[in-house]
Amino acid sequence: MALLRDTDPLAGLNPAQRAAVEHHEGPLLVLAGAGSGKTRVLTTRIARLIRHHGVPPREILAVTFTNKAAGEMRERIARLLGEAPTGLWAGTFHAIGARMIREHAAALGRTPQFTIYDEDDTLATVKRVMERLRLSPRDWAPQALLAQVSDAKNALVSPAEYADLARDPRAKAAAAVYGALEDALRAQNAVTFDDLLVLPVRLLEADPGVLARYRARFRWLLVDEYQDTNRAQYRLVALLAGPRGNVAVVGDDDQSIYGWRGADIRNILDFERDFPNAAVVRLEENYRSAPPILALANAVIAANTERRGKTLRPTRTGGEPVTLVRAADERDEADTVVEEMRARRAGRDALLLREMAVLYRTNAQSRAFEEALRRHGLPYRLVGGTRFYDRREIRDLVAYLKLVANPADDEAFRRAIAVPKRGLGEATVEQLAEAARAAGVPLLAAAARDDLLAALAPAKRAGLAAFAALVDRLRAQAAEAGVDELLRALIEAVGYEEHLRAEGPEGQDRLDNVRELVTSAAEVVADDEGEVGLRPLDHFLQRATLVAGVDQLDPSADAVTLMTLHNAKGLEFPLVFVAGLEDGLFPLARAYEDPAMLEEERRLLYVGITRAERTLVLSWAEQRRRNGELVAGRRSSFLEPVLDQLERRDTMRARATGRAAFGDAGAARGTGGASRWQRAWRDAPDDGTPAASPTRRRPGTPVAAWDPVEESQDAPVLAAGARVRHRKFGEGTIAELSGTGRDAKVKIDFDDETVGRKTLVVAQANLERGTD
DNA sequence: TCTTGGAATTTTTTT
DNA sequence: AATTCCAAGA
Repeated sequence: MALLRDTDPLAGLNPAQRAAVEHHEGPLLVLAGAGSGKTRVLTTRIARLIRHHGVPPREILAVTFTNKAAGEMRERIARLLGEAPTGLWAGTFHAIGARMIREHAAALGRTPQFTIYDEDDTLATVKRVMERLRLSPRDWAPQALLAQVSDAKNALVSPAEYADLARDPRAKAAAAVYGALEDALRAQNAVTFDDLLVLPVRLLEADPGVLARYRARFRWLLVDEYQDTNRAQYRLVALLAGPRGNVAVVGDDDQSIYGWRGADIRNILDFERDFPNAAVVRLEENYRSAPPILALANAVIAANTERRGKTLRPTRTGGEPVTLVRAADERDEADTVVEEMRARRAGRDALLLREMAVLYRTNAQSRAFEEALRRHGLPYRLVGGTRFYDRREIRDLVAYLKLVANPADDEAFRRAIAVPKRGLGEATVEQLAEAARAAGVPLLAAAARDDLLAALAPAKRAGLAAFAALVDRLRAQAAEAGVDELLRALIEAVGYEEHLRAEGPEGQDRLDNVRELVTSAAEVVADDEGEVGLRPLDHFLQRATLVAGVDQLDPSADAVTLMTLHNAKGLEFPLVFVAGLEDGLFPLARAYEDPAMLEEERRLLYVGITRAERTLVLSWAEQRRRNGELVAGRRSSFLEPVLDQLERRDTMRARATGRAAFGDAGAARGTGGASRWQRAWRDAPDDGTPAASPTRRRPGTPVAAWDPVEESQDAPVLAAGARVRHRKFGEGTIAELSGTGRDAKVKIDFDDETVGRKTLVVAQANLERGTD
């Protein structure tokens, strides 16, 4: 049997999976429920195309939702084939779009070195464009106009069409911005995220020759997470597939959660209409979750009307009931979750920390969990939130690199010239911009042209010339040096380290990040997967813009994962907590205005529930701080129809404070066997010290069944004054804490005087509890 | 040109 | 709560 399994990739597949894998030519829709083995189907199908049908890998295009998923897919195919599938294109729509644009840059009014503008860059350009159009940001919020333009792009509405359709003043303003933005982007040799989808569509629509070549090239298409494709993505797929396309799409309408960014659930609901004679395969056997979890998922999603309808069947057995926890506030909620993690970490069915995840609706909710985990000394990794590449110091340096790669990038010019301060402020740049506009050249080019700058003071002219010369010098170096070397040269040339040091203690953190940037730049050269015309610098910059939060997840680290429900798509964990199940938060208040939105929120909960393999814990808080304001919460209405499936528990604090106010007495009296819960979920301390200190307990809170015995054995206490041990530096006392998440740092005075005071990154330091 | 302090303002999710 | 924006002063 084992032998067969090794040699025959089809072994071990159920009949439906097998049908999807064996389907040969023509369109195929795989309706794959959560945890039904769709990744396996996709990879096996590709392997079979290559081996069984003799399809050359270079004729296959596989679209995944994250870059990480693309990498994993390659690996799995390589394992099935025994060799790497060279020539296969696998990546996100955005990465694939970037590649197509690069191959046909000239036709799209760009060079292959075009810059990809992120949200911030695009917004800055919009503001500049609005100024020129004399549109006040007070009348029209730039963000709002950009959002409208973005919607238009994703719906494949051109500037001209949009202008024609614009009736009200707001739409007219957006139309004006749209048109001017397109001109600015072209002049700056830049594209937006949306353009990565739209421009390839325009390219294929405009040039039958190019279309024919791509169709010949990609005779086999596979699209994962098809339910989250928007109009532009759909059109791209349809164009590439052609009339008799071999397009296999995999998706689950119940997991469509990106409607707010233009994803159209109809793409999957109407697949058979768009691709007549499509084969349809349904995968409804779930290999992931225990039956109680699956039953809950089915019951929750049954309330939606806009769905094809399907019921997941469990293949696993056993499992414990799903728990719903009522907490007093977000801090109580987080403490309770962390206590539960610690309990689950020990004992017979002990789990690793990396097998646990906390999922929440909004990024802001991560904070309470970060703090609780730090208090209890558990390592964690945070997905999303502020990306590494969004940090100020990283953006500063990347701006220089962008300017080196793309001299027309005026946004990068403005950012780069401003840091470090070199006596060339906004006023000077505006004068320069004036001259550049008159001459019709980019800012950098204008800065180098003394003849254009007659209106400026001699000192400013010299400064601008020096800056332009600096960028030129770096460009010369970029031709032969690696990106890391280029970065080092850049940091040296502009004195960036000194600049950061001058900022004081905070600068040290930023300096650490800069070092990390240099390190990551050194790795870039190795893996460009043979994309033509992509220099290391371009590759590095593209990656810096297109990396997603989950792409950076280090699977080897043993740490709890914190992330939004959106980021959790496609992942699974033995133990999952879904937090913040309150009306107004999950579902969000706005969703009540629109039934479609409410259904999307419900699908989001469905996604969250189905991430869990063994154990699922839901939680909500009676009070929560939002935007600095304390708001009362009510249990999410999504739970109403499924309460009978939930084992309800209250935290100590919720039991103490909640009964009078909410009278939910029944909740606390769950069924028997609650001893472990009661022990693990005793009252948590209010301050940062886990040491028992009854005197610090909040008034009104009863004295808990305090059990000092099972307090941490080796998890360090992270608080000023606490004793910790470091593997290399020995024991010491914590002097100071700073930062959160990946940034969490501790200053420690080590006993060994030759070591002295050191600043360490908590996530990396691997500290242990010290002796007092 | 740059700093500073007070006011204003947070869209919820992401490539 | 936390970040960003803006006006006035150095």
